[in-house]
Amino acid sequence: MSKSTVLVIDDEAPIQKLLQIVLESHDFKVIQAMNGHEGLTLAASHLPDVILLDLGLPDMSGQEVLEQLKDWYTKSVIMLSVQNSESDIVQALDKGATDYLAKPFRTGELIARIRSAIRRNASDQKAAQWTFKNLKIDLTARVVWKNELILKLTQTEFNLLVFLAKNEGRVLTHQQLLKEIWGVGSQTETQYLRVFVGTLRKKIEDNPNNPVHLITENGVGYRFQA
Amino acid sequence: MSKSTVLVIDDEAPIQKLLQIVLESHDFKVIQAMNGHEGLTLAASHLPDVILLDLGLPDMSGQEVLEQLKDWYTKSVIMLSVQNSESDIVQALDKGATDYLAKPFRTGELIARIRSAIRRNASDQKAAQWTFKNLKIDLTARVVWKNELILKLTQTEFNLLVFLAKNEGRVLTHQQLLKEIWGVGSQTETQYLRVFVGTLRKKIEDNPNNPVHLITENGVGYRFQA
DNA sequence: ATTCATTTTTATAAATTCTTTATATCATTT
DNA sequence: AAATGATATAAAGAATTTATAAAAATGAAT
Repeated sequence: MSKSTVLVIDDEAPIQKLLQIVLESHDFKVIQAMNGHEGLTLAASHLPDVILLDLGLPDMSGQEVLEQLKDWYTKSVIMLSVQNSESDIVQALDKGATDYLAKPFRTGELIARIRSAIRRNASDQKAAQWTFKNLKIDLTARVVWKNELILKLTQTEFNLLVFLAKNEGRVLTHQQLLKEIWGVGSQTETQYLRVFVGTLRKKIEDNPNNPVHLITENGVGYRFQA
Repeated sequence: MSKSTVLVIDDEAPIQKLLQIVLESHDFKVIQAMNGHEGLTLAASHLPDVILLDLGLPDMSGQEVLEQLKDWYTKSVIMLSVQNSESDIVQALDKGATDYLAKPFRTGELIARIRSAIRRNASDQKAAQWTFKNLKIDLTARVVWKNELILKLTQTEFNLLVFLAKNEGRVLTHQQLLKEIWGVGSQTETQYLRVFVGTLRKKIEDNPNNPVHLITENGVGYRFQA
Protein backbone atom coordinates (compact mmCIF):
# COMPACT_ATOMS: atom_id res chain seq x y z
CA MET A 1 0.00 0.00 0.00
CA SER A 2 1.28 3.45 -0.86
CA LYS A 3 1.61 6.20 1.70
CA SER A 4 -1.44 8.22 2.70
CA THR A 5 -1.23 11.93 2.04
CA VAL A 6 -2.10 14.56 4.64
CA LEU A 7 -2.59 18.21 3.75
CA VAL A 8 -1.95 20.58 6.66
CA ILE A 9 -3.50 24.03 6.35
CA ASP A 10 -2.12 26.16 9.17
CA ASP A 11 -0.30 29.48 9.29
CA GLU A 12 1.79 28.77 12.38
CA ALA A 13 5.25 27.64 11.31
CA PRO A 14 6.07 25.76 14.54
CA ILE A 15 2.88 23.73 14.28
CA GLN A 16 3.62 22.95 10.65
CA LYS A 17 7.09 21.77 11.59
CA LEU A 18 5.84 19.66 14.47
CA LEU A 19 3.14 18.05 12.37
CA GLN A 20 5.54 17.39 9.55
CA ILE A 21 7.91 15.53 11.85
CA VAL A 22 5.18 13.58 13.61
CA LEU A 23 3.27 12.66 10.48
CA GLU A 24 6.32 11.67 8.47
CA SER A 25 7.55 9.51 11.32
CA HIS A 26 4.22 7.66 11.08
CA ASP A 27 4.74 7.15 7.39
CA PHE A 28 2.39 9.81 6.02
CA LYS A 29 3.23 12.03 3.11
CA VAL A 30 2.80 15.65 4.17
CA ILE A 31 1.77 18.67 2.09
CA GLN A 32 1.72 22.11 3.69
CA ALA A 33 -0.30 25.25 3.08
CA MET A 34 0.08 28.47 5.05
CA ASN A 35 -3.30 29.99 4.17
CA GLY A 36 -6.77 29.12 2.93
CA HIS A 37 -6.35 29.81 -0.75
CA GLU A 38 -3.16 27.84 -0.99
CA GLY A 39 -4.90 25.07 0.92
CA LEU A 40 -7.81 24.89 -1.50
CA THR A 41 -5.47 24.84 -4.47
CA LEU A 42 -3.32 22.08 -3.02
CA ALA A 43 -6.38 20.09 -2.01
CA ALA A 44 -7.63 20.16 -5.59
CA SER A 45 -4.27 19.32 -7.14
CA HIS A 46 -3.11 16.63 -4.70
CA LEU A 47 -6.42 15.15 -3.47
CA PRO A 48 -5.02 14.26 -0.03
CA ASP A 49 -6.55 11.48 2.02
CA VAL A 50 -7.00 13.78 4.99
CA ILE A 51 -6.93 17.53 5.47
CA LEU A 52 -5.92 19.05 8.80
CA LEU A 53 -7.50 22.48 8.80
CA ASP A 54 -6.79 25.24 11.28
CA LEU A 55 -9.76 27.40 12.18
CA GLY A 56 -7.82 30.68 12.28
CA LEU A 57 -6.15 31.45 8.99
CA PRO A 58 -4.81 34.81 7.79
CA ASP A 59 -6.81 35.16 4.56
CA MET A 60 -10.11 33.41 5.30
CA SER A 61 -11.64 31.49 8.17
CA GLY A 62 -11.33 27.74 8.39
CA GLN A 63 -15.11 27.53 8.29
CA GLU A 64 -15.08 29.19 4.87
CA VAL A 65 -12.43 26.82 3.60
CA LEU A 66 -14.51 23.94 4.89
CA GLU A 67 -17.57 25.25 3.07
CA GLN A 68 -15.74 25.47 -0.21
CA LEU A 69 -14.23 22.03 0.24
CA LYS A 70 -17.40 20.16 0.98
CA ASP A 71 -18.85 20.67 -2.50
CA TRP A 72 -16.37 18.35 -4.13
CA TYR A 73 -13.88 17.02 -1.62
CA THR A 74 -15.30 13.73 -0.42
CA LYS A 75 -12.59 12.66 1.99
CA SER A 76 -11.96 13.61 5.59
CA VAL A 77 -11.36 17.03 7.07
CA ILE A 78 -10.15 17.30 10.68
CA MET A 79 -10.45 20.75 12.19
CA LEU A 80 -7.75 22.06 14.51
CA SER A 81 -8.14 25.08 16.73
CA VAL A 82 -6.70 26.80 19.77
CA GLN A 83 -10.25 27.75 20.46
CA ASN A 84 -12.32 25.11 22.11
CA SER A 85 -15.60 26.98 21.83
CA GLU A 86 -18.64 24.78 21.57
CA SER A 87 -20.31 26.82 18.83
CA ASP A 88 -17.22 26.51 16.61
CA ILE A 89 -17.21 22.76 17.09
CA VAL A 90 -20.92 22.40 16.40
CA GLN A 91 -20.69 24.61 13.33
CA ALA A 92 -17.72 22.74 11.90
CA LEU A 93 -19.23 19.31 12.43
CA ASP A 94 -22.55 20.38 10.97
CA LYS A 95 -20.73 21.70 7.93
CA GLY A 96 -19.39 18.24 7.34
CA ALA A 97 -16.03 18.19 9.15
CA THR A 98 -15.04 14.66 10.09
CA ASP A 99 -13.58 15.59 13.46
CA TYR A 100 -12.53 18.47 15.65
CA LEU A 101 -9.45 18.61 17.84
CA ALA A 102 -8.44 21.38 20.21
CA LYS A 103 -4.88 22.67 20.35
CA PRO A 104 -2.65 21.77 22.00
CA PHE A 105 -3.37 18.21 20.96
CA ARG A 106 -1.66 15.02 21.89
CA THR A 107 0.15 13.67 18.87
CA GLY A 108 -0.80 10.06 19.55
CA GLU A 109 -4.47 10.95 19.63
CA LEU A 110 -4.12 13.01 16.47
CA ILE A 111 -2.50 10.11 14.64
CA ALA A 112 -5.23 7.76 15.82
CA ARG A 113 -7.93 10.16 14.64
CA ILE A 114 -6.21 10.53 11.28
CA ARG A 115 -6.01 6.76 10.90
CA SER A 116 -9.68 6.50 11.84
CA ALA A 117 -10.59 9.16 9.29
CA ILE A 118 -8.67 7.41 6.53
CA ARG A 119 -10.25 4.07 7.35
CA ARG A 120 -13.62 5.69 6.96
CA ASN A 121 -12.67 7.13 3.56
CA ALA A 122 -11.95 3.70 2.18
CA SER A 123 -15.42 2.38 2.90
CA ASP A 124 -17.37 4.96 0.92
CA GLN A 125 -14.92 5.55 -1.86
CA LYS A 126 -17.12 4.13 -4.55
CA ALA A 127 -19.68 6.89 -4.01
CA ALA A 128 -17.24 9.37 -5.56
CA GLN A 129 -18.47 8.68 -9.06
CA TRP A 130 -21.99 8.67 -10.46
CA THR A 131 -23.26 7.46 -13.79
CA PHE A 132 -26.54 8.58 -15.33
CA LYS A 133 -27.14 7.06 -18.72
CA ASN A 134 -24.64 8.77 -21.01
CA LEU A 135 -23.37 11.09 -18.25
CA LYS A 136 -20.63 10.28 -15.77
CA ILE A 137 -19.69 12.60 -12.92
CA ASP A 138 -16.44 12.08 -11.04
CA LEU A 139 -16.58 14.08 -7.83
CA THR A 140 -12.99 13.82 -6.73
CA ALA A 141 -11.47 14.41 -10.13
CA ARG A 142 -14.08 17.12 -10.75
CA VAL A 143 -14.63 15.81 -14.26
CA VAL A 144 -17.82 15.14 -16.20
CA TRP A 145 -17.97 12.73 -19.13
CA LYS A 146 -20.61 12.62 -21.81
CA ASN A 147 -20.41 9.58 -24.08
CA GLU A 148 -16.74 8.94 -23.23
CA LEU A 149 -15.95 12.57 -23.95
CA ILE A 150 -14.75 14.99 -21.29
CA LEU A 151 -16.96 18.03 -20.84
CA LYS A 152 -15.41 21.35 -20.04
CA LEU A 153 -17.43 22.83 -17.20
CA THR A 154 -16.74 25.96 -15.22
CA GLN A 155 -16.65 25.88 -11.43
CA THR A 156 -20.20 27.16 -11.04
CA GLU A 157 -21.56 24.84 -13.72
CA PHE A 158 -19.91 21.87 -12.04
CA ASN A 159 -21.15 22.80 -8.56
CA LEU A 160 -24.67 23.25 -9.86
CA LEU A 161 -24.65 19.95 -11.71
CA VAL A 162 -23.27 18.07 -8.71
CA PHE A 163 -25.86 19.49 -6.35
CA LEU A 164 -28.68 18.67 -8.74
CA ALA A 165 -27.33 15.19 -9.45
CA LYS A 166 -26.85 14.54 -5.76
CA ASN A 167 -30.58 15.12 -5.39
CA GLU A 168 -31.53 13.17 -8.47
CA GLY A 169 -35.28 12.84 -8.94
CA ARG A 170 -36.07 15.57 -6.44
CA VAL A 171 -37.22 19.07 -7.28
CA LEU A 172 -34.91 21.70 -5.87
CA THR A 173 -36.39 25.14 -5.45
CA HIS A 174 -34.71 28.25 -6.82
CA GLN A 175 -33.98 29.26 -3.26
CA GLN A 176 -32.35 25.98 -2.35
CA LEU A 177 -30.17 26.06 -5.43
CA LEU A 178 -29.17 29.68 -5.05
CA LYS A 179 -28.38 29.24 -1.38
CA GLU A 180 -26.24 26.19 -2.06
CA ILE A 181 -24.28 27.51 -5.03
CA TRP A 182 -24.17 31.29 -4.55
CA GLY A 183 -24.74 31.57 -0.80
CA VAL A 184 -27.46 33.00 1.37
CA GLY A 185 -26.89 36.51 0.05
CA SER A 186 -28.01 35.66 -3.47
CA GLN A 187 -31.27 33.85 -2.87
CA THR A 188 -33.24 36.31 -4.97
CA GLU A 189 -30.98 36.21 -8.04
CA THR A 190 -33.10 33.74 -9.97
CA GLN A 191 -31.65 34.94 -13.24
CA TYR A 192 -28.23 33.47 -12.35
CA LEU A 193 -29.89 30.09 -12.29
CA ARG A 194 -31.56 30.53 -15.65
CA VAL A 195 -28.30 31.50 -17.28
CA PHE A 196 -26.36 28.60 -15.81
CA VAL A 197 -29.05 26.02 -16.38
CA GLY A 198 -28.97 27.21 -19.98
CA THR A 199 -25.21 26.76 -20.38
CA LEU A 200 -25.34 23.41 -18.59
CA ARG A 201 -28.04 22.15 -20.90
CA LYS A 202 -26.01 23.12 -23.92
CA LYS A 203 -23.22 20.94 -22.59
CA ILE A 204 -24.92 17.90 -21.09
CA GLU A 205 -28.10 17.51 -23.15
CA ASP A 206 -28.22 15.90 -26.57
CA ASN A 207 -30.94 18.33 -27.51
CA PRO A 208 -30.83 21.42 -25.26
CA ASN A 209 -34.25 22.54 -26.48
CA ASN A 210 -35.77 19.32 -25.24
CA PRO A 211 -33.86 18.47 -22.08
CA VAL A 212 -34.13 14.99 -20.57
CA HIS A 213 -31.82 15.49 -17.58
CA LEU A 214 -32.24 19.05 -16.45
CA ILE A 215 -35.97 19.50 -16.09
CA THR A 216 -37.70 22.82 -15.43
CA GLU A 217 -40.39 22.72 -12.77
CA ASN A 218 -42.26 25.86 -13.59
CA GLY A 219 -42.72 28.25 -10.72
CA VAL A 220 -40.73 26.04 -8.37
CA GLY A 221 -37.24 25.17 -9.51
CA TYR A 222 -35.34 22.46 -11.36
CA ARG A 223 -34.96 18.71 -11.16
CA PHE A 224 -32.22 16.39 -12.34
CA GLN A 225 -33.38 13.17 -13.91
CA ALA A 226 -31.37 10.08 -14.76
CA MET B 1 -38.35 11.22 8.58
CA SER B 2 -38.53 8.96 11.59
CA LYS B 3 -36.47 9.50 14.72
CA SER B 4 -32.92 8.25 14.97
CA THR B 5 -32.21 5.78 17.75
CA VAL B 6 -29.33 6.13 20.18
CA LEU B 7 -28.20 3.33 22.47
CA VAL B 8 -26.45 4.53 25.61
CA ILE B 9 -24.26 1.96 27.37
CA ASP B 10 -23.20 3.43 30.72
CA ASP B 11 -23.47 2.26 34.31
CA GLU B 12 -23.76 5.68 35.93
CA ALA B 13 -27.41 6.48 36.54
CA PRO B 14 -27.00 10.30 36.61
CA ILE B 15 -25.25 10.22 33.23
CA GLN B 16 -27.99 8.01 31.81
CA LYS B 17 -30.62 10.41 33.05
CA LEU B 18 -28.83 13.46 31.69
CA LEU B 19 -28.29 11.86 28.29
CA GLN B 20 -31.87 10.71 28.12
CA ILE B 21 -33.16 14.23 28.70
CA VAL B 22 -30.71 15.87 26.32
CA LEU B 23 -31.14 13.33 23.54
CA GLU B 24 -34.91 13.19 23.74
CA SER B 25 -35.12 16.95 23.66
CA HIS B 26 -33.20 16.78 20.38
CA ASP B 27 -35.71 14.32 19.03
CA PHE B 28 -33.71 11.13 19.35
CA LYS B 29 -35.14 7.86 20.56
CA VAL B 30 -33.09 6.62 23.50
CA ILE B 31 -32.39 3.05 24.61
CA GLN B 32 -30.40 2.44 27.78
CA ALA B 33 -28.09 -0.34 28.95
CA MET B 34 -26.33 -0.41 32.33
CA ASN B 35 -23.62 -2.90 31.42
CA GLY B 36 -21.79 -4.41 28.50
CA HIS B 37 -23.77 -7.58 28.02
CA GLU B 38 -27.07 -5.78 28.10
CA GLY B 39 -25.62 -3.28 25.66
CA LEU B 40 -24.60 -5.94 23.17
CA THR B 41 -28.01 -7.58 23.39
CA LEU B 42 -29.88 -4.32 22.87
CA ALA B 43 -27.57 -3.33 20.02
CA ALA B 44 -28.41 -6.58 18.24
CA SER B 45 -32.13 -6.36 18.85
CA HIS B 46 -32.68 -2.65 18.17
CA LEU B 47 -29.94 -1.84 15.65
CA PRO B 48 -29.54 1.77 16.83
CA ASP B 49 -28.18 4.45 14.53
CA VAL B 50 -25.52 5.42 17.05
CA ILE B 51 -24.12 3.78 20.17
CA LEU B 52 -22.69 5.88 23.01
CA LEU B 53 -20.33 3.56 24.83
CA ASP B 54 -18.71 4.23 28.18
CA LEU B 55 -15.21 2.90 28.61
CA GLY B 56 -15.62 1.79 32.22
CA LEU B 57 -18.38 -0.76 32.63
CA PRO B 58 -18.94 -3.15 35.56
CA ASP B 59 -18.94 -6.46 33.70
CA MET B 60 -16.54 -5.88 30.83
CA SER B 61 -14.46 -3.02 29.50
CA GLY B 62 -15.79 -0.72 26.81
CA GLN B 63 -12.90 -1.79 24.63
CA GLU B 64 -14.13 -5.38 24.78
CA VAL B 65 -17.67 -4.33 23.91
CA LEU B 66 -16.31 -2.36 21.00
CA GLU B 67 -14.37 -5.37 19.79
CA GLN B 68 -17.45 -7.56 19.83
CA LEU B 69 -19.54 -4.92 18.13
CA LYS B 70 -17.26 -4.28 15.23
CA ASP B 71 -17.73 -7.79 13.85
CA TRP B 72 -21.27 -7.11 12.75
CA TYR B 73 -22.42 -3.62 13.77
CA THR B 74 -21.81 -1.31 10.81
CA LYS B 75 -23.03 1.99 12.21
CA SER B 76 -21.36 4.53 14.48
CA VAL B 77 -19.94 4.03 17.96
CA ILE B 78 -18.95 7.06 20.02
CA MET B 79 -16.81 6.33 23.08
CA LEU B 80 -17.33 8.24 26.32
CA SER B 81 -14.92 8.20 29.20
CA VAL B 82 -13.92 10.06 32.33
CA GLN B 83 -10.45 8.97 31.47
CA ASN B 84 -8.78 11.11 28.93
CA SER B 85 -5.76 8.92 28.59
CA GLU B 86 -4.18 8.99 25.22
CA SER B 87 -3.63 5.26 24.97
CA ASP B 88 -7.34 4.62 25.57
CA ILE B 89 -8.29 7.03 22.82
CA VAL B 90 -5.80 5.61 20.38
CA GLN B 91 -6.88 2.07 21.17
CA ALA B 92 -10.59 2.84 20.78
CA LEU B 93 -10.20 4.68 17.50
CA ASP B 94 -7.96 1.99 16.12
CA LYS B 95 -10.54 -0.59 17.03
CA GLY B 96 -13.03 1.19 14.85
CA ALA B 97 -14.79 3.65 17.14
CA THR B 98 -16.22 6.59 15.23
CA ASP B 99 -15.32 9.17 17.83
CA TYR B 100 -14.10 9.63 21.37
CA LEU B 101 -15.36 12.20 23.84
CA ALA B 102 -14.03 12.85 27.35
CA LYS B 103 -16.38 13.32 30.29
CA PRO B 104 -17.57 15.77 31.34
CA PHE B 105 -18.66 16.65 27.82
CA ARG B 106 -20.58 19.63 26.57
CA THR B 107 -24.00 18.51 25.44
CA GLY B 108 -24.06 20.73 22.35
CA GLU B 109 -20.82 19.22 21.14
CA LEU B 110 -22.08 15.72 21.86
CA ILE B 111 -25.23 16.32 19.84
CA ALA B 112 -23.21 17.73 16.96
CA ARG B 113 -20.90 14.71 16.99
CA ILE B 114 -23.90 12.38 17.05
CA ARG B 115 -25.46 14.19 14.10
CA SER B 116 -22.17 13.97 12.25
CA ALA B 117 -21.92 10.26 12.98
CA ILE B 118 -25.45 9.62 11.74
CA ARG B 119 -24.86 11.60 8.57
CA ARG B 120 -21.89 9.38 7.93
CA ASN B 121 -23.96 6.22 8.27
CA ALA B 122 -25.04 5.08 4.87
CA SER B 123 -27.56 7.55 3.55
CA ASP B 124 -30.75 5.85 4.64
CA GLN B 125 -33.22 8.61 3.99
CA LYS B 126 -36.44 7.35 2.57
CA ALA B 127 -38.86 9.82 1.10
CA ALA B 128 -42.29 10.71 2.38
CA GLN B 129 -44.56 9.38 -0.32
CA TRP B 130 -48.10 8.18 -0.72
CA THR B 131 -49.28 5.52 -3.11
CA PHE B 132 -52.84 5.30 -4.39
CA LYS B 133 -53.22 2.48 -6.84
CA ASN B 134 -51.43 3.63 -9.99
CA LEU B 135 -50.69 7.07 -8.53
CA LYS B 136 -47.63 7.88 -6.42
CA ILE B 137 -47.11 11.25 -4.77
CA ASP B 138 -43.64 12.00 -3.46
CA LEU B 139 -43.82 15.01 -1.20
CA THR B 140 -40.13 15.56 -0.53
CA ALA B 141 -39.22 15.17 -4.19
CA ARG B 142 -42.33 17.15 -5.23
CA VAL B 143 -43.00 14.63 -7.96
CA VAL B 144 -46.13 12.72 -8.99
CA TRP B 145 -45.96 9.39 -10.83
CA LYS B 146 -48.69 7.69 -12.81
CA ASN B 147 -47.82 4.14 -13.87
CA GLU B 148 -44.05 4.68 -13.62
CA LEU B 149 -44.35 7.90 -15.59
CA ILE B 150 -43.67 11.32 -14.12
CA LEU B 151 -46.59 13.71 -14.47
CA LYS B 152 -45.96 17.33 -15.28
CA LEU B 153 -48.11 19.33 -12.88
CA THR B 154 -48.18 23.06 -12.39
CA GLN B 155 -47.76 24.48 -8.94
CA THR B 156 -51.47 25.02 -8.41
CA GLU B 157 -52.34 21.58 -9.71
CA PHE B 158 -49.76 19.99 -7.42
CA ASN B 159 -50.91 21.91 -4.35
CA LEU B 160 -54.51 21.01 -5.04
CA LEU B 161 -53.74 17.34 -5.53
CA VAL B 162 -51.64 17.15 -2.37
CA PHE B 163 -54.31 18.82 -0.28
CA LEU B 164 -56.98 16.50 -1.62
CA ALA B 165 -54.82 13.40 -1.23
CA LYS B 166 -53.85 14.40 2.28
CA ASN B 167 -57.56 14.28 3.11
CA GLU B 168 -58.16 11.09 1.20
CA GLY B 169 -61.72 9.78 1.55
CA ARG B 170 -62.99 13.02 3.06
CA VAL B 171 -65.13 15.56 1.25
CA LEU B 172 -63.55 19.00 1.07
CA THR B 173 -65.90 21.90 0.46
CA HIS B 174 -65.30 24.48 -2.24
CA GLN B 175 -64.59 27.00 0.48
CA GLN B 176 -62.00 24.82 2.19
CA LEU B 177 -60.23 24.11 -1.06
CA LEU B 178 -60.26 27.70 -2.25
CA LYS B 179 -59.05 28.98 1.08
CA GLU B 180 -56.18 26.48 1.18
CA ILE B 181 -54.94 26.87 -2.38
CA TRP B 182 -55.84 30.43 -3.39
CA GLY B 183 -56.09 32.10 0.02
CA VAL B 184 -58.89 33.70 1.95
CA GLY B 185 -59.41 36.38 -0.69
CA SER B 186 -60.63 33.95 -3.34
CA GLN B 187 -63.18 31.87 -1.47
CA THR B 188 -65.93 32.77 -3.90
CA GLU B 189 -64.07 31.90 -7.09
CA THR B 190 -65.60 28.46 -7.49
CA GLN B 191 -64.85 28.49 -11.18
CA TYR B 192 -61.08 28.31 -10.49
CA LEU B 193 -61.72 24.98 -8.84
CA ARG B 194 -63.73 23.62 -11.73
CA VAL B 195 -60.99 24.54 -14.19
CA PHE B 196 -58.21 23.02 -12.14
CA VAL B 197 -60.09 19.89 -11.17
CA GLY B 198 -60.62 19.48 -14.90
CA THR B 199 -56.93 19.76 -15.81
CA LEU B 200 -55.99 17.49 -12.93
CA ARG B 201 -58.41 14.82 -14.06
CA LYS B 202 -56.97 14.92 -17.54
CA LYS B 203 -53.58 14.16 -16.07
CA ILE B 204 -54.22 11.69 -13.28
CA GLU B 205 -57.31 9.80 -14.42
CA ASP B 206 -57.26 6.97 -16.94
CA ASN B 207 -60.64 8.14 -18.16
CA PRO B 208 -61.21 11.81 -17.24
CA ASN B 209 -64.91 11.55 -18.13
CA ASN B 210 -65.36 8.84 -15.55
CA PRO B 211 -63.02 9.79 -12.70
CA VAL B 212 -62.16 7.24 -10.01
CA HIS B 213 -59.84 9.40 -7.90
CA LEU B 214 -61.17 12.93 -8.08
CA ILE B 215 -64.83 12.64 -7.24
CA THR B 216 -67.38 15.45 -7.50
CA GLU B 217 -69.68 15.81 -4.50
CA ASN B 218 -72.49 17.75 -6.01
CA GLY B 219 -73.32 21.01 -4.29
CA VAL B 220 -70.59 20.46 -1.70
CA GLY B 221 -67.11 20.05 -3.06
CA TYR B 222 -64.65 17.33 -4.10
CA ARG B 223 -63.23 14.17 -2.63
CA PHE B 224 -60.07 12.24 -3.35
CA GLN B 225 -60.39 8.49 -3.42
CA ALA B 226 -57.68 5.83 -3.46
C1' DA C 1 -0.84 46.20 -18.20
C1' DT C 2 -3.19 42.98 -21.24
C1' DT C 3 -5.54 38.97 -22.24
C1' DC C 4 -8.64 35.44 -21.46
C1' DA C 5 -12.20 32.86 -19.14
C1' DT C 6 -15.86 33.34 -16.23
C1' DT C 7 -19.56 35.51 -13.83
C1' DT C 8 -22.96 39.05 -13.43
C1' DT C 9 -26.25 42.31 -15.68
C1' DT C 10 -29.32 43.77 -18.95
C1' DA C 11 -32.58 43.26 -22.59
C1' DT C 12 -35.86 40.83 -25.07
C1' DA C 13 -38.21 36.86 -27.01
C1' DA C 14 -40.65 32.69 -26.02
C1' DA C 15 -43.27 29.68 -23.28
C1' DT C 16 -46.21 28.58 -19.62
C1' DT C 17 -49.65 29.33 -16.30
C1' DC C 18 -53.51 31.68 -14.41
C1' DT C 19 -57.76 34.14 -14.89
C1' DT C 20 -61.81 35.16 -17.25
C1' DT C 21 -65.59 34.48 -20.40
C1' DA C 22 -68.63 31.74 -23.00
C1' DT C 23 -71.06 27.74 -23.76
C1' DA C 24 -72.19 22.92 -23.22
C1' DT C 25 -73.37 19.18 -20.12
C1' DC C 26 -75.12 16.99 -16.13
C1' DA C 27 -77.98 16.28 -11.88
C1' DT C 28 -81.80 17.29 -9.20
C1' DT C 29 -86.38 18.82 -8.38
C1' DT C 30 -90.87 19.61 -9.82
C1' DA D 1 -89.94 15.70 -19.42
C1' DA D 2 -88.98 20.38 -18.45
C1' DA D 3 -86.82 23.71 -15.63
C1' DT D 4 -83.28 25.08 -12.75
C1' DG D 5 -78.95 25.25 -10.66
C1' DA D 6 -74.52 23.30 -10.55
C1' DT D 7 -70.64 21.41 -13.03
C1' DA D 8 -67.52 20.68 -17.06
C1' DT D 9 -64.93 22.07 -21.02
C1' DA D 10 -62.87 25.01 -24.33
C1' DA D 11 -60.62 28.84 -25.52
C1' DA D 12 -59.14 33.76 -25.40
C1' DG D 13 -56.60 37.21 -22.92
C1' DA D 14 -53.57 38.73 -19.14
C1' DA D 15 -49.89 37.99 -16.23
C1' DT D 16 -46.04 35.65 -14.88
C1' DT D 17 -42.09 32.86 -15.59
C1' DT D 18 -38.41 31.05 -18.33
C1' DA D 19 -34.88 30.95 -22.10
C1' DT D 20 -31.41 33.04 -24.80
C1' DA D 21 -28.22 36.28 -26.44
C1' DA D 22 -25.14 39.62 -25.65
C1' DA D 23 -22.89 43.36 -23.14
C1' DA D 24 -20.52 44.73 -18.93
C1' DA D 25 -17.87 43.61 -14.97
C1' DT D 26 -14.77 40.78 -12.51
C1' DG D 27 -10.72 38.27 -11.59
C1' DA D 28 -6.97 35.27 -12.45
C1' DA D 29 -2.90 34.28 -15.42
C1' DT D 30 0.66 35.81 -18.27
